[in-house]
Amino acid sequence: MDFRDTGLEFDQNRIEELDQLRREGYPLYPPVFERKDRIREIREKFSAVGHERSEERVVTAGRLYTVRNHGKTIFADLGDERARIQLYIRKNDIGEAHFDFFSRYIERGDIIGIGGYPFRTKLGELTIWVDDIVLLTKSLNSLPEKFHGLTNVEKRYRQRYLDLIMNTEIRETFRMRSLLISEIRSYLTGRDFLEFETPILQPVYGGANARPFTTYHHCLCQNLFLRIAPELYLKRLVIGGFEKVFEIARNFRNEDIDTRHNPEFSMVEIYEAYRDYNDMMALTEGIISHLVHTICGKYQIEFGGGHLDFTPPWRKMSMEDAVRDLAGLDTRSYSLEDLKKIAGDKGIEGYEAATSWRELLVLFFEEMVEGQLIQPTFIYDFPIENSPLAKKHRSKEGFTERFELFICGMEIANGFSELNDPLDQLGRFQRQDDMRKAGDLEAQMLDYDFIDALGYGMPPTGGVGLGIDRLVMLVTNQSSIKEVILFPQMRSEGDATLKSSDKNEAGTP
RNA sequence: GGGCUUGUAGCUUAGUUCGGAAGAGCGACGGACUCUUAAUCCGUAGGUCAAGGGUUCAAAUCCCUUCAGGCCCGCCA
Repeated sequence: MDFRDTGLEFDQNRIEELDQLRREGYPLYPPVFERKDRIREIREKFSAVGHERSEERVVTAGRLYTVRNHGKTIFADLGDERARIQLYIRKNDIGEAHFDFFSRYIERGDIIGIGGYPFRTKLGELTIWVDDIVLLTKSLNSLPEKFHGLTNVEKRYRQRYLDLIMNTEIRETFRMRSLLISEIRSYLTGRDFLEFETPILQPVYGGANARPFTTYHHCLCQNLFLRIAPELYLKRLVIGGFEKVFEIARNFRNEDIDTRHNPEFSMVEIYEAYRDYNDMMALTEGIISHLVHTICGKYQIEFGGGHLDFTPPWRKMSMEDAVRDLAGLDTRSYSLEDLKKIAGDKGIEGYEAATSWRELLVLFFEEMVEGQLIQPTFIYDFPIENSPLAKKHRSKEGFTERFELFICGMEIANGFSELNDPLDQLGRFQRQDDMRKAGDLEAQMLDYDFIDALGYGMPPTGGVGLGIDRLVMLVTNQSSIKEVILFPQMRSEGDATLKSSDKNEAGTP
């Protein structure tokens, strides 16, 4: 096997060992190993074992993390998914041939199966007195340093498998991510919601304000967009008669990458007929407090050096009240011109184009209030200008029945009483489309099919979307989204020609 | 897009301030060792100092450009 021109840098010694084993007829890469015990179970079951070897034999498997060879005895540390245990291997016990085989061909990083008897060494370490060893997988790459491990952040993200091998606490973070998602699923399905999958490739994108990724379907001869949100398809399901639906959706937004944004991110979107935004706030509070309590065991958690308390009920404020009480600005008592002057004085950008005081309210909120919302806080009643998919407020002129949940200054959830008036929706879309054609790269497209669907009638419906990645950040106390996404998007490195010549020309308008 | 900052052996790194022969630990390789645990001891090999250019008698070190990261800010309602 020649891999000299592949860029692979396998350890030559290990390659040679492998060749030798093959020549000797050793069964390499066997298909199966009858593992009877997991290390964590062994540790629990034999926690009281003494210096005498246990009568009971265990059979387990895992990766070798360290090997300490003492000549005629070897100590080694074997690790599986959840735990590690020490191995004790003596020439006397396994015989000279077997012992030499181990010394010569089995090393740190290899995956082996073993059998033996638990006991405790004189230094008190629970250990397996090994009587049988099988090489299951020869590793051709040597592991990073045993003490410091892998700390290079870039390498950790690019070679996450190595990060997971070496930094086993990272596995805990992703275990919690997996648990969180399955808890969301069971919470909702336990309340009679149905989970569906809607198109990721969409001819018309919508449901959020964001730039999409564009691709091209050769047989259809048309551009398609990777969805920025599942919203408009899930509402079609409600129109179709499904009353409680949700999707755990990967969304794609063609925007910059930082500690809180990855181009693809996960969200759960939930719609329920005959409910409004108050019900959705209650549902959001119910789900998230349940998640925190289930995963962390309590409602109070630590995050970024501070404390968060998820004990319901959470604080609720209208956007107006939040700006008045937390920023000290009573927007109702000023004229539009005065508010623009205040915005200018505060160095707020983008206020010039505002045509109503409500748009300035949003700017003041974002600039002066968002960062203060550390404990879980619902902000409700958003200006109609910024909420093209939310129903007009039942009593507050110029506002919509929309809310967002903020935790640690981060937007965690966004929901509303869904706009189900087709003509109103058409008008809102037209305004978005005008803005898009005027150069707003994040304004929404006009989705005529969706309007048509609304024309058949959507019941009064409440909807909400929760950002899963950010929830995982909160419960795992991570300040960067890259720490909770297994394979975060990274710029390609190395051969620059790959970037240009492999480019899908048709797919890049 | 802006600011700060990082890149030295497979991994963890010293050396950069103030230019003067690229060092260490782990790992690898050879050897010793029957209760070690970051095992220990003896020996050996391993480097395009991210890449390119410049200044200089002399550059890992100073200057410029580029590449790939990290943190913060902007953008992302």
